[in-house]
This record gives sequence, structure tokens and C-alpha cells, in this order.
Amino acid sequence: MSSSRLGRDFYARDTLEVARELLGQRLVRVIDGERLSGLIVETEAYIGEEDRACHASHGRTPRTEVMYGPPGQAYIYFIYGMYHCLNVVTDRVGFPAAVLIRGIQPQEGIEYMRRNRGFRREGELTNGPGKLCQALTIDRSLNALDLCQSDLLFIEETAEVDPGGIEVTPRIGIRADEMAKRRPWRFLLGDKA
DNA sequence: TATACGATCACCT
DNA sequence: GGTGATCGTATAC
Repeated sequence: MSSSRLGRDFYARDTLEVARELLGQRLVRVIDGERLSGLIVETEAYIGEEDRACHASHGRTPRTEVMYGPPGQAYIYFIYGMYHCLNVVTDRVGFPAAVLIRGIQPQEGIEYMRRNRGFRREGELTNGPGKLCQALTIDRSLNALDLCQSDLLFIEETAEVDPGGIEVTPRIGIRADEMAKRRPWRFLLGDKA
């Protein structure tokens, strides 16, 4: 299999483009030499300090520092006392933006994922940002990892997705002002929703 | 030091 | 439909 990994140029673009084009690409996690993977089916964009739903809306802090760094790095945060969420840093150095990976469709290592997730049905393994991190053993030890270089976590290019099959909606689960809540910055593969 | 809360999920009715 | 779990952050004192 000669899948090519997405490189820096892919991530170093407008965040909405990256969020949209990540759909259908393959997220890969390698643990003890075993490949775990799934096709990305849901993303959300978080863009800049002006975006009140973005963690960087309160400026640069130790937690948000990664978002200000080079595109292609993982931004992983801990939330609600028990879950992790995986983002990919986008755009340019100095501008805080990232794409939250909200859902994948499992491909490789499904049994591993089922063990991690308490042996649930396949459809319940990775259909949420906290769930997919649990399934793939992704936590803050991987924060700031370079997805363009690491052999532990990266994204592979797949055949291009039909743009007509993409659904666009407002972001969900956020507490922010009305303007931020209305922005259509969530992307899903149509046949998934 | 103390406190309020969150880019969630599972389980309940 | 609603709510509790559980702790790192940010912010206030």
C-alpha cells in the first residue's frame, strides 16, 4: 500500500478549506506497530482570536500555544474531566486556528478500538471527538506532535471526496455568542448524516 | 489558593 | 428529553 501522507502544504491553508478537504482522508494511529485507522467523516473549524468559540479567543496561553505554531501539528486538549479531543493546527504561524476531528469511520484495528471502548457496536466506536480519542488511545502525551513527521499519528490522502456529498452546519456543543454559534463551520460527509 | 465551567459522553426517563 | 461524572484551565480573589 503506497498511501501518501498529507504534508505541510495541505494544512498551511485557509482553515475552512482544510476542514472541508479533511473529509474522506484517513486518520492513522500506530500503537506497538499496529495500524488503527478510519476515514474522517466530521470536522469543525475554529479560527482565530476573534472566534469566540475558539480556545484562543482569550489569547495565547500555555494550553493554546500549539494553535499559534506551525500548521500540521496536533492540538489535543482534555475536557469535561474525562475526555480528549483531537485537532489539527492550520493556516500560518502566529495565527491560532485548528480543525477539530469530530468523527471517523473505522477501517483498520477495529478490534483494538472495541476493546478500548467497552465492546460497543462499530457505529458507536468513533462517532464523536471524545469517543475517537478513546478508541485510538489519543491523549495529551501526543499534543504538539507533528503529523507531517510522526509515525504515531498522521493523516493519509485518499481518493478525493465528491464536494456534493458534503453537508455544512453550525458547530455543535459550543457556548459562545450568537455570531459564533451561527457560523457554518461544521462539515460532514453527506451519507453519514 | 479558590472557584466556575467546558469544542463530551453515557445513562436515565 | 434531561443530567451527572470529573479535572485541567482560566480567572478572580
